Amino acid sequence: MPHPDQLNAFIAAAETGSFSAASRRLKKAQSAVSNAIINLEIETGVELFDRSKRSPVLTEEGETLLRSAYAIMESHHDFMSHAMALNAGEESHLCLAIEQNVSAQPLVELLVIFEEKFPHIELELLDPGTSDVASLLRSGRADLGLMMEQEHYPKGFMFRGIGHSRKIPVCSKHHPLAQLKQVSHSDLRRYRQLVPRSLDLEDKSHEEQILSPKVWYAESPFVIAEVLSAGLGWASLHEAIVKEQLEQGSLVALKRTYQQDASLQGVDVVWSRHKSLGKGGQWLLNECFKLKVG
Amino acid sequence: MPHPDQLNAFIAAAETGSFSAASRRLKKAQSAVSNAIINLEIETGVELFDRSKRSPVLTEEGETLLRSAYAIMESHHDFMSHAMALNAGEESHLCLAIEQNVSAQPLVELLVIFEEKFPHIELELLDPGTSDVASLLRSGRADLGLMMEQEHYPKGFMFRGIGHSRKIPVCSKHHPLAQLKQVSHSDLRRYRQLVPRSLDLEDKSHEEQILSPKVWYAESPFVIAEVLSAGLGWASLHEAIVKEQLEQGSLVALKRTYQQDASLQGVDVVWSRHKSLGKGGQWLLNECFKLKVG
DNA sequence: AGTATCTATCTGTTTTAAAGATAGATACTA
DNA sequence: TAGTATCTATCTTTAAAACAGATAGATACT
Repeated sequence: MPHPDQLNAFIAAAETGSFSAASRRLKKAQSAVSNAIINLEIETGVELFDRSKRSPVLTEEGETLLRSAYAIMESHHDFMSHAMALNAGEESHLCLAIEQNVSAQPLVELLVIFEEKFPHIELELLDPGTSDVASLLRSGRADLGLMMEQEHYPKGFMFRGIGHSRKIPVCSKHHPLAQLKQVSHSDLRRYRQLVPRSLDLEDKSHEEQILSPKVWYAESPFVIAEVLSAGLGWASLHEAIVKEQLEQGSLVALKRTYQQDASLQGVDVVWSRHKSLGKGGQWLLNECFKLKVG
Repeated sequence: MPHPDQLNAFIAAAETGSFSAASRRLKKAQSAVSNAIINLEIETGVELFDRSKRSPVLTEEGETLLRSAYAIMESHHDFMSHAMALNAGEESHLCLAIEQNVSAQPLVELLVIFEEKFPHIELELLDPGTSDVASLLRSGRADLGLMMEQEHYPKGFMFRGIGHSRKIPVCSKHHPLAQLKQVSHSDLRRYRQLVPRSLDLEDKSHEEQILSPKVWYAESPFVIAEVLSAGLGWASLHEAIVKEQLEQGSLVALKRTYQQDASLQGVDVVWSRHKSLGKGGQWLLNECFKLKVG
């Protein structure tokens, strides 16, 4: 197990081409560098420098070992910069919960920058179903959430709108509704409606969406889109979810006779007032404010 | 710059869950482990363990720093195993020269195993033109060569046949020769012949190949294949070179009226008697003996 | 309450690392 | 060729650090 100081001496000597010059760079005595390298040579059993000339030159073996020495120093620096990042207030773990209805794409672009700025933070991404972001935040499982705006947030939650997402009534192109030029409320009521509902049965936020007496529920809007694609029923889904299917034509958007205000829903960043964010979370939150989703 | 012993103490304590157990594993006094970890905490400024319980538990920060500590120890082990490999007689650099006419594919398969067995050896691959392998070996630039067999090798060279390669007369499918069912010597003499010739003008080995009075030379057989593909001339090339073009039909093989013995040429491994091979070179040489090229 | 096991800390000892000085060797210069 | 500067290795001395051992206080388990 070579001592870091020995490796530093090795590297400095290799780079300057002389033990004396290395000692000046390292601000140590020349004998210190000489001893460090000799000890390293004894420990490894490899002659690192050829001393037949006035100033030592790296042997072929020394040259390849030098690369391994650089690798050690690099991991040392990584360790220290990791420690310094923690000291500076970076959290070691950050958990983001992004509701499935919200398009993750603008965030993903942010994460590329995040990874560069905060290479030591472990990031975790959750994509819970409708309105389960809140419970993940409440339990402390998640630090930051992106979700569709709610009427009331529980105490202790902070939030801020960062954009909007449109809900679109969709069905398969083979569904009877797809044959109509315009669809009214009574048209929709005649067919089965698929509604996203949270795992949490206490959560009643889905109820106001229900139009048809024939209702099925699913936790994931993606699953609903699958069912619709099979030609079964209709649903009001966020554009981020069905964007691809609309483009490739497997689903079609229904034209409503009346434009409904409620179809435009806000997207919020949400975080807990109590669990304070670290440097990474703060940065990400701040960048979210600048986003325009939808 | 944390001392390796501190990191070992950190890792042992994290793995055993106790400083005392760590001291037993490391065969040191408990106070040594305790001090090592405290010093590491002071140096990094990070509280690695939570001591509120009887035995210490890693803090969240300690857990992520532990991963960086493992990375350091890994690079240390790599350094030492690198040094031990050099001690055991592995060369730090190995240079193979494979003549362009020889199919490199069987060797490439060997190299996959080589990389696993000798991860510390830097490998260099040269693909010199015809008969320049010998000069690379003579100058010490290359350690091991694969080349078409020669009548006489200079003194100090060792060689051994490992297979054969067939020379095939080829031309473009649009060339007049390609229209003939069989071609005789006099047919070939009527058209331009492309001949591979070494950079070294002293080397006369190409002369016996010349059939046509209209000759062009090129160092690389690949370049010749390109020229042929454009419909210009014919050439006698090794099957490894033109395999693909023959398959895709851009070049065609000419059927000779007389089968020529000289068309089957041996492939040799060649090395210098004076420059002794390291463990890696020896292994590779030995594996070459088992090969059957062509 | 008793026992075992844990950590932190103190003390004295040993080991290690550093600086400083010096001698011998090599390159450059006048 | 002699003189000077610069290099490395080595010796000695001194300062620092690492270590084991002992101990005290705390925690878990019986």
